[in-house]
Amino acid sequence: MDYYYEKLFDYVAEILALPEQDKAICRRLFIPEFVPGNTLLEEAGKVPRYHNFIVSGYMRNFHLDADGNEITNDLNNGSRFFTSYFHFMNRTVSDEYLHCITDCHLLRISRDDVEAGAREGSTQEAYTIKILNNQLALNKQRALDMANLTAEERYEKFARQNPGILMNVPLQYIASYLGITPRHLSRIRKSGSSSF
Amino acid sequence: MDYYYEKLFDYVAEILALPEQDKAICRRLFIPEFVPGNTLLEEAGKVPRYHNFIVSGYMRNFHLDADGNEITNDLNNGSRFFTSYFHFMNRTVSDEYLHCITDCHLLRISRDDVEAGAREGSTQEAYTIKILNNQLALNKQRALDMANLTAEERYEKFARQNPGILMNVPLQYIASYLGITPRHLSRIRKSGSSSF
DNA sequence: ATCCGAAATAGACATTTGTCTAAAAATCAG
DNA sequence: CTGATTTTTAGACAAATGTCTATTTCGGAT
Repeated sequence: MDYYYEKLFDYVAEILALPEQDKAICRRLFIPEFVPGNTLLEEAGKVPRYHNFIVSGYMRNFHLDADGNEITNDLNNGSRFFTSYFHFMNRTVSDEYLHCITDCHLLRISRDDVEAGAREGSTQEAYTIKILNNQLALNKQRALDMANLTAEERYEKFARQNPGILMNVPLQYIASYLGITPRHLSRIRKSGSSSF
Repeated sequence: MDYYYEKLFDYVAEILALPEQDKAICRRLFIPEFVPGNTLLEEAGKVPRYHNFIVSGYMRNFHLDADGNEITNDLNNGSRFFTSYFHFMNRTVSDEYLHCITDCHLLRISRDDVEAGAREGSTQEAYTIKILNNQLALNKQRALDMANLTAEERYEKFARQNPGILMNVPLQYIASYLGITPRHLSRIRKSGSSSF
């Protein structure tokens, strides 16, 4: 089970040096959990209960559009946090679903324990600012790619940067994430130069 | 000149209650500046020097693509902060230009003074987290709109939410922001139901 | 008021992407 | 292993959007 926390600390270390004191807090407040594939972790219409760190596995964040179609908002590639963050932080009702596509090993922390950790530890605010900054930069790039790349260019870039997702997640979810139909993604893959 | 700071405090008040002490710090560290229309405030290839609050006027953030075309990343509608934030915070070289399209009244603060303000004041970290959270939510929505709305739907939504921009900013910048060609925007406007 | 350059519109055509439908391939429960 | 279900591919056609070129409109400087 130590493996879970090592993954978390490796991830955090990329952003911030975490003092041993704060590591102890994390070990106490983050709960390890195994979730089998094809499980809904959080649902639209409810306040998100947990902040999730993915130790291993593939998850999807989606919402339903006006016609009831599932729209993929986010997919993870490897270890990282995966949470309906805005509504989790504000304790407001979410419109998003969190879906474990494959078996997942997670570390989970409740909203109350996030606050407890903030009071006890010394690094949480600084960490939050840095990770939000990084997420914002990534999201701006995604919006720019959506605006300025063709569907084929978006797919090639996605495949290059996320080979793991390509091999573990149904293509229909990837198509939705890229803003295209499965029909068109199939066309792209047929003609494409990608080797996957 | 007090008008400048009232605008800033009104804006901040939407997010956080600013104690009088911190207002005094802002009055000392934010410098009022008038910038005439069609001025480049920051340039690609340099470290952004200032964090800008737009009291009035319209600004554009753009970068150059591989072919040297200007790609509009952001446009403001009314008062808000407008900065190449990621590189400003990290003191790294930016790839973005900040362009005052119209005459602008700004409040500007240097990177060093941001840090001075953080040391002296009590609310800056909390404010930063909240505004980053809001920006992230807005940016996610932009990426989703790019992925899931047609060009016409994006324009109608933009026109509805930003009538001020429509009347003060050249359409070619708006087209770029929406990820379409000026030719196509013209088509949309001709047939559209929008009254602008 | 006039001229000039930039901005906006627009026609004709090409390319990209979506829709609808069906078949083939892969996955999964029993 | 087998049948059922889901996922992926694909043909035919329609709709959306881009490209290239020209013309018109508009705003600022003289």
